[in-house]
Amino acid sequence: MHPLIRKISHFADISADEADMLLGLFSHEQAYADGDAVFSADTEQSTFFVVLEGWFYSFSILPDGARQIHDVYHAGDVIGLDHLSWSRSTISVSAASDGRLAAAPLTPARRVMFRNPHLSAIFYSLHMLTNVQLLDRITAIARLGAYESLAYFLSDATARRRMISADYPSELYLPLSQKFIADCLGLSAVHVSRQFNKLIENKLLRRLSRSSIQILDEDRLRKISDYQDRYANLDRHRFERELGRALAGHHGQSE
Amino acid sequence: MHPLIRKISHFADISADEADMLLGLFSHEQAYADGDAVFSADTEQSTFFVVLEGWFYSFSILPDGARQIHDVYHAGDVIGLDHLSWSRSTISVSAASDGRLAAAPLTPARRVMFRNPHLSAIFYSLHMLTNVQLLDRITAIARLGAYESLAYFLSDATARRRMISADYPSELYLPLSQKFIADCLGLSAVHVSRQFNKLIENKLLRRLSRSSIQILDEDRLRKISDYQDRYANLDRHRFERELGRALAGHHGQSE
DNA sequence: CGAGGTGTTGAGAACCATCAATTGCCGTGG
DNA sequence: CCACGGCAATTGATGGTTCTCAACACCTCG
Repeated sequence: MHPLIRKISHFADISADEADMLLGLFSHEQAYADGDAVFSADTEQSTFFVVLEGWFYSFSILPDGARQIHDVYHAGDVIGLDHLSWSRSTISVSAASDGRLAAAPLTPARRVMFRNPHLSAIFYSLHMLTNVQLLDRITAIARLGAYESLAYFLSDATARRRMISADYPSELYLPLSQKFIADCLGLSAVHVSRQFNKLIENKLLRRLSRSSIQILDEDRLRKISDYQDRYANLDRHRFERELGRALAGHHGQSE
Repeated sequence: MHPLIRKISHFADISADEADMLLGLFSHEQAYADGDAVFSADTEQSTFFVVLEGWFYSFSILPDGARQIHDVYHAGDVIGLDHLSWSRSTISVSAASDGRLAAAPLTPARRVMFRNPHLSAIFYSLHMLTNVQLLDRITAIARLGAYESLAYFLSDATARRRMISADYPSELYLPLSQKFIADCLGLSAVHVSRQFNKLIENKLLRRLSRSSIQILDEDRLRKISDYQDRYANLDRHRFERELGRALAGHHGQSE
């Protein structure tokens, strides 16, 4: 199943027709190599994207040259939703590993999104989800220590991968440098290294190779950081029931 | 003009009909006193809100009892947009001063929002705006020192008030305790006090009374924190042009 | 073999939290 | 009107957390 549909299926019933209509927008596929830029801040954009494979991330560069990483995107995540509103990007996006994106042109996308009430609600909700996660991340960065903050980052990475492939193993391929994680959490790379090893010392995880680790005690990792899995708590039936009541009798009225 | 319409007018052309339709949803007005709870996390909600007057804020309580404040709402800001997707609130909201809210019931709101493409796009964009601001806030909290972070907070407060009343004076009524600001930025109240006085020392602002200050040098305040006014940069014509192309010929097709 | 990026380790400094004591403000009740 | 109590803000002292700088080990790749 297409990763975007799998992600949406977590909270909404999407019909085969709607899925076709949606996926039909993503006509253009492109491969990226580790480090490639997808687009830069403050440029005109005519598409938005969905991740098919690999790791991508969004970031800003501060006046002093520091990099703040805003979000890490995995398979099924949508990139550049804000282009639907303003075309001009506010952030930059690059590839954190080799991977593939599918791109959808904006004008047809706006037509499909905004004129189909059900798809409109689905995308609205997708967006709401990322918003809740942003609030969680602010809390983690603002209120937790570096050790707990790192536990949060790892909990989030595993939870989000598990959403796309439920049988995701405890071995986590983590192609991210510690500098990368540091730029995500607002820490220094040196300190991330220290806390990382403290997690290993405490037997919460194990290093398998240069770019992969194994989570040994996911429960405790989550408890440490008070991580809340927002995807696992989604109620698909509630979403459709409440939305259905509002849209009753007009489900696919346009086209 | 209704503060919600004034806010929307910053990036979209909203017709009198649409404004009526939208404001018609907010049938119920209610007054709140400083400290009153509007709703609590993890409860069922049947409405969402727009601020008519006063200061409100959203927050979470951490397991250790600490409070993380997520957002401060001023006149024209919408509260509880996530209820449109799931009804169950993920955060708590309370009043930070005396004020008034207008409430809209969810089911009719969903009908109006999702079945009118133009309104749908407007609310989608409203949401996108808060998202960009969240990213800015993460950057400020993660990467800036306490002094700069506080400058960011004050810049944001003035920018958001100015958006509703363009002639907003440099005197800022700030009914927020330093503990409040601390919970917003992830600092301690003691440290906020110190940095606050440092701002005064440096002649960036002046204390007028217990609960109001005057910004003396707004430009420098923004430069310190690299604050970006996302509202001021909105391009209404672009929004309508691009959206119009997508919705061409079907502007108000339902009803 | 050398170059560059990444992770590790140590030492010192900067930043911020915590604790405690004090002040000033304001509303309450005598 | 004044005494009182409570809350917010301030100030100082101390300690913990994290940053920065620097040196080094390791791996990868040319």
